Amino acid sequence: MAVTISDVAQAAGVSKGSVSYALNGQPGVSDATRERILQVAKELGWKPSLRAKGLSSAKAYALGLVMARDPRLLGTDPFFPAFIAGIETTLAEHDYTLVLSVATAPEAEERAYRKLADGGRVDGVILVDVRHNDSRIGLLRELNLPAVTLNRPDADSPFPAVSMDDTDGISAAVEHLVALGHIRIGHVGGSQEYIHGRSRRLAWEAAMAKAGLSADLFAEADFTAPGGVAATAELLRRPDRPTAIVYANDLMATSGQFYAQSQGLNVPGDLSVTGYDNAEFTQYLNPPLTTIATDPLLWGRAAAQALLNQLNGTHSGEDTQLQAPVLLVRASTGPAPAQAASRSSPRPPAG
Amino acid sequence: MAVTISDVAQAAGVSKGSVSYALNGQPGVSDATRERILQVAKELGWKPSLRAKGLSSAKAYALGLVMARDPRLLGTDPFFPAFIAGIETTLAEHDYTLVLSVATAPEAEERAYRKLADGGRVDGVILVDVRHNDSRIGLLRELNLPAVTLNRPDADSPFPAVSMDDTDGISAAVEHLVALGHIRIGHVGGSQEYIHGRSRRLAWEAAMAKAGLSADLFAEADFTAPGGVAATAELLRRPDRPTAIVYANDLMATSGQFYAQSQGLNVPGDLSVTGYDNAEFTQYLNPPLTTIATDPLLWGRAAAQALLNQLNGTHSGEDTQLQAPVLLVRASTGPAPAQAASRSSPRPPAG
DNA sequence: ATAATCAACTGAACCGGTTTAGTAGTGATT
DNA sequence: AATCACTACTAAACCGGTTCAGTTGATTAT
Repeated sequence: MAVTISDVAQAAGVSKGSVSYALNGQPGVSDATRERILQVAKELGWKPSLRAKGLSSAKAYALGLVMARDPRLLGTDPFFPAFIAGIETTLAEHDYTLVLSVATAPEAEERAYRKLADGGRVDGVILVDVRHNDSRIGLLRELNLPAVTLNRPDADSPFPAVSMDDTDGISAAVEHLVALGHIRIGHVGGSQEYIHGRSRRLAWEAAMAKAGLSADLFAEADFTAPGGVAATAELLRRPDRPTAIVYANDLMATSGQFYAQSQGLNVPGDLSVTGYDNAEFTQYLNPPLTTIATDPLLWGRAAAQALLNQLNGTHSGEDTQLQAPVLLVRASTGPAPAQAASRSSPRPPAG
Repeated sequence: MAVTISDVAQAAGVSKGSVSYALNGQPGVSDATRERILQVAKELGWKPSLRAKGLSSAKAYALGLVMARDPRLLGTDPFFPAFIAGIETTLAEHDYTLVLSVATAPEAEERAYRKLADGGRVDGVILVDVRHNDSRIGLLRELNLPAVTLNRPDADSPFPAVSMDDTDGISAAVEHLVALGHIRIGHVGGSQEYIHGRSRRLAWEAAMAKAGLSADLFAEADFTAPGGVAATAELLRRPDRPTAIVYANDLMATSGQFYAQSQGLNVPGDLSVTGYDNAEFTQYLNPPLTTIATDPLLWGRAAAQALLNQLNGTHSGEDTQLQAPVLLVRASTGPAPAQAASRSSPRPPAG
């Protein structure tokens, strides 16, 4: 078996308690004794048992993250891996680990949170993909599980939030398109059930209003590639079809751009396209995608830090506001087609 | 505080021991008593404390996974999220959770494994991205940490492996290209430090040999998009430049295809391209990418199952062999350019 | 009738830490 | 010299389970 605190105590000729004090930097031992104990512990290669520590201090030394996604979609999102890496960089500095849960079916989600809470597997969770009137807020409150949310929920939430405002990124995209002469700028939104789906649509509407343009070219999709195709088709079928589309994520922008091209439209000649996330592959599309770059790594760091602060009581009480995302202009956006060109542009795709 | 086993014992009028026996389905209690205890436990809403359980049974009820990647690369790989989802589907059936660790720097990797092992945070780990002469095998043996490896290491390993042979997929790609009339089929490999980088190259060599072709158009890259560009450029600079390139993953194929197009080559007219992984976005490239589809979800399931079997001693001793990946033919591959066309094809890119 | 066996159950030890209460020893205070 | 305060330390309780060693009472064997 591994070396325990009793072994150290015996070898150092002191009691268990003294060893505990010495190792945790608490008062109650003289410097000389502390030195000796540390020395002995090191020699014996003592490593504290997380389990024992957890039992007596009623902590799990772990944070939880539940990803509730269709497994098909999981691999398509560049956000999570980098986000998780960000969480880890923070946790690595403290003595915490990350427990990851994947809920592939909606009903599995609640079960996942209960599983994390029940046995005391984690000390808190990071809530992502917050939804409109998110039922998980109540669930976590019921489970008495500390949490931080990514973006502030629209329902009343007692948990600190770590937010990255979509507005600036979307505004920048719309302004960029307006500057290129676009008037009919559409938006393919993600599911409006998600607050980031909503906030991006609202940001688009606000930016359009600010530019004095009407925001009626909206199609709701679900952040998936097929959804992007369907929503794009819907917008392109309209008589007042857009000359530019702002997508709520890269995957939809990618599939939307692909669809438009397959319908004979030139991107950006006939249709300008912007994405959101700056997935790496978007640089290698034809044309490379103009998109909005967030920093999931930083987001992960901040979320983990906020949760740790909350756990040890040093939480400021204020939400964390992250740096706004930035627009990366690439070749999928260009000048609005001239009026003449617009009239003679390829026929709208068949229904 | 939460309700403990003592509360249940008291409420049921029995000893702690009896409650434990009853709840774990062990002999030592009559059916009547067992019923009563279960009933009381249910009424009180008792949930076993994972920590206490872990301490007395010396188990962590968790498996570990260390992803050692540059954080920039993490988001680009569709493999991990689906793989993790697969692990989870298996773990959800048992009472285990997944502890995820991200090692962004090489030297952080060993630390990550030690961290998981030291406090007894996990009962075993799943080893991914196995390398040539992988030092982690020795490390895990030293740490006395059970493990399964994804693919069989080339060094001697005491751990069961869950393998998915690259050969069939790569062979299928090469055969497909040969059938299209290609003679000069190159390979852009992933880092040969990884055994899956090696095995894909070996599979390409074997398939070329089988077709009576020489396998000399090889360029090593590192599974990244920029690496794919560089390796593609290298191959295209050669006087005997390939008319088709088999890439070791989708990301390199994507950036390679993009680069070739940027050099004025037509894909697949001048150059056919195949990927590996079937990342979703590859369907929406222009042209859509011919690629090799693996099943990371299944792989995750199998790996978790193998590790759990090993932990409870029911491991068969044999490696798990997964179904071979399949070739998905899309538009990035086409007939080899005619000899004349080949001579008059766009000039090779400048150095 | 008595011993042996067995099922059903209890009490306590145990896992490896933390923490509280208490003890010894030292030095300062009056 | 007695009191007090304080430091350095120890012993033991505690966290919430599991498990071992008994104990009891009923059943079976002789």
